[in-house]
Amino acid sequence: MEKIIEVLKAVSDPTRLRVLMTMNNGEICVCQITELLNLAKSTISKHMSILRHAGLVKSRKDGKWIYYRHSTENQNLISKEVLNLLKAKLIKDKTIISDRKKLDKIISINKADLCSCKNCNK
Amino acid sequence: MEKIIEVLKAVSDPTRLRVLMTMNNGEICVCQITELLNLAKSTISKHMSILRHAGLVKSRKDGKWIYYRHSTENQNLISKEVLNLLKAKLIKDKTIISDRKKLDKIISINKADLCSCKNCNK
DNA sequence: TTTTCAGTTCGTTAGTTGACGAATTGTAAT
DNA sequence: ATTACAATTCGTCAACTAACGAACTGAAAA
Repeated sequence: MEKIIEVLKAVSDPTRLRVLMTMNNGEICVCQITELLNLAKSTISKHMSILRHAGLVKSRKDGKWIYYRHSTENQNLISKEVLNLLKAKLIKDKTIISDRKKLDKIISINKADLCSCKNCNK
Repeated sequence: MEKIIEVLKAVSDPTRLRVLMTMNNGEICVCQITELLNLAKSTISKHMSILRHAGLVKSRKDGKWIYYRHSTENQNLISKEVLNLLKAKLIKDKTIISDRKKLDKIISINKADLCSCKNCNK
């Protein structure tokens, strides 16, 4: 029960849903998520911590950057099923579609340029 | 997005999950839920309102009593899928199993006796 | 028609949550 | 070594939420 509640609470926040949907095509860097959502780095970091603790995402460190992806561990069947349901339901969502477009642009920018940009210094 | 968030918020509370699981075998009276969960009538009523507004349950009035059941309207596909997922995940849950046992006893009591009992006067 | 009683609504209170900036950590470049 | 910088942790504050009792609503029984 507690585990289910933790997963459900984790996904019942619009910002965290948007964060989760950024990983539909694979892993993504925190700085790219921050750039997309226009929130303080500390705020994003807290959201990532909640998602990670709920078993919905996994992180990987690469130098200064940290990459997140959907957790695909089979021990965590609830998370996987919830992620699949959300993906199916949000694929046509206005905000998610708009996020995807903006994200494609962000990804096409060289990461060094992106993460040294003014928008990231907050 | 808003609708999905509303449904997810509605189900990310342990009391509401327990309430939803009381309806797995069909409709149930508010006084029976109150008896099961040992919470104030106003508290249960608020939870029912949240579940109803999220499209997860429907109510039916019969004299002094109000019966609730899972909403099965096909317009509300999200709710149905979430309900199915929760049912599957909670079927083995300790609290839910214990609730079911207690509920079976409560249901076997004549409703007039149940709803006039001391436990319900709160 | 008066009383009884299941259920809802309202106002209050304690605890939780999401946002922020400041300080800290750890890795890479100078 | 020192600097630069992506990301996390920490403390604070405003907004939200779950619980309660009291007051209200409406249908059935007396």
